[in-house]
Amino acid sequence: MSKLSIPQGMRDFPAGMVRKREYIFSRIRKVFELYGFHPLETPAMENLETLMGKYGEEGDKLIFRVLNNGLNDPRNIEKSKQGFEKLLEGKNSPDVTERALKYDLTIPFARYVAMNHGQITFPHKRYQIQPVWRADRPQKGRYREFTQCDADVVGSRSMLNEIELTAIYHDVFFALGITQYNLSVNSRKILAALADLCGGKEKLIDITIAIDKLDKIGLEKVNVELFSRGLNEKQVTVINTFLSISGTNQERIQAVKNLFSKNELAEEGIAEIEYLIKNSKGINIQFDLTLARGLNYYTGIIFEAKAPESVKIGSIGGGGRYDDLTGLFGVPGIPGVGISFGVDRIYDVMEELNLFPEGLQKGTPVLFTNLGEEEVTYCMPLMHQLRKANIGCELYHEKAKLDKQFKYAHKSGTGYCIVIGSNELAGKLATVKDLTTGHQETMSSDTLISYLSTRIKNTNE
RNA sequence: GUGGGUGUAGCUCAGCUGGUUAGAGUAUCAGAUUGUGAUUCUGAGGGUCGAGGGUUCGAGCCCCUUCAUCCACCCCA
Repeated sequence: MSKLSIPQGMRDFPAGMVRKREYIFSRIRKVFELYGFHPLETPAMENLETLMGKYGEEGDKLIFRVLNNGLNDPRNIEKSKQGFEKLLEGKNSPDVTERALKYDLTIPFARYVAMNHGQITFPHKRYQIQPVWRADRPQKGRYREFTQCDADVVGSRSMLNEIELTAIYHDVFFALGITQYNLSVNSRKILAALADLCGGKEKLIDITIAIDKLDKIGLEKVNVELFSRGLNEKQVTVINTFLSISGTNQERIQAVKNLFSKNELAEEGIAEIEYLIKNSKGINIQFDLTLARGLNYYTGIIFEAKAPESVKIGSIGGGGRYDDLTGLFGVPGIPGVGISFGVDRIYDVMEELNLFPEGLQKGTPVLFTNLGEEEVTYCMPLMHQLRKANIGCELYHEKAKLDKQFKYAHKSGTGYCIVIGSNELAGKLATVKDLTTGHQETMSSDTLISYLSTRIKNTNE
């Protein structure tokens, strides 16, 4: 048994996986760019203080904290000990840990915007493709290090942004072949109105956590949970009426309108949902009243993209509007809205549905066999020419028996083998074998390039 | 953080109610074949049975502890 390992929930990516991941990245990036977003990268770590308290109580527990350096320095030891005592009490101590791995891309983005709001032109549209870390327990579709692709717009209250972001979901998933995805929307405003109706704002989180589980545990158990969270009979009845709303988007909208007549907040939320759905023709959106989303900072429309139902992996993207995220960093008045794609789950979905194209798996297109010093000298200029013609090639690393070289070529996914031996040397020839068909022919070395370039397509974008 | 399953060769696994020297397939390497790769044949290497402790005349198997991993819950992408 090897003692070597990597941290729990983290992974190496061999060539084949990297290429498939790149395939996903490049398509998402392309759509983002087409919609007028520009790239941004933020560091792996943020100050712990920047992240704490932004993701709810559960979220805080899942933030990877980084131990300060020099804790054992004689000058710091007293501080370190006191700080550690504080940690044991469940408090924070900058004397022990003041940095953390980022938990998502949205909060660091908000921090960036707040930090640079003087220089930024609004509305500001940025996308980020970077890893994030969560100290969650790994399981299917859940990793401790995973990559998010976010697109955010800040400095605009226009619903046009929501409409564009909805279209981005559609374009990305179609570009990847995930046509059976589900996109749900809801409004935090409607949920807040519901909370108003049922015991006040402070119950909002309790209510959303409970109703979010409806399709998982059923209405009865949701009610049990609502009672245990301190709601009374009357309030639960209202929530049940809310949850019983079904039918088409139009029917749902109408039913919600009826339920919340004369509630200003609810009317606002409903109007936004209605507007979004009306303006997203041809895109499959589901108005889902049970969609809640755990992140506390959302204030308006919220999104969730789910994998096709045959793949039991759940959410593959999410997002929503946050009216005052930068306010948390002392710069109020900059509203924003954003969406996120979970690349690692999208990868798993595509793997399960067999959506990756064949061509991604290939090795080096061309391998020159190595049958001796003289042959090598003959191959070198040929390889140089191939590379100039944009055809990747390599020479077997040492003189060896041909079958060994072919075996290597086969296993590493080479497309063509060029055999150069004494015959070819004498006649200035090259023998080309197509490894997929087994077809082989000998030609003048001058025609080699044109022969290969008509046959080799560059499939890796 | 809570609950459950699984840890035996590089990989996939077998190993009976505890009983000599722990096996198979596959992969690797070498040869059969001195210019041709998914086939065939022969041979070789590779295991402190996850780790530590206990019960026993005797433990891969039983008990305890611990670690890793997978699955589910919480929460989430």
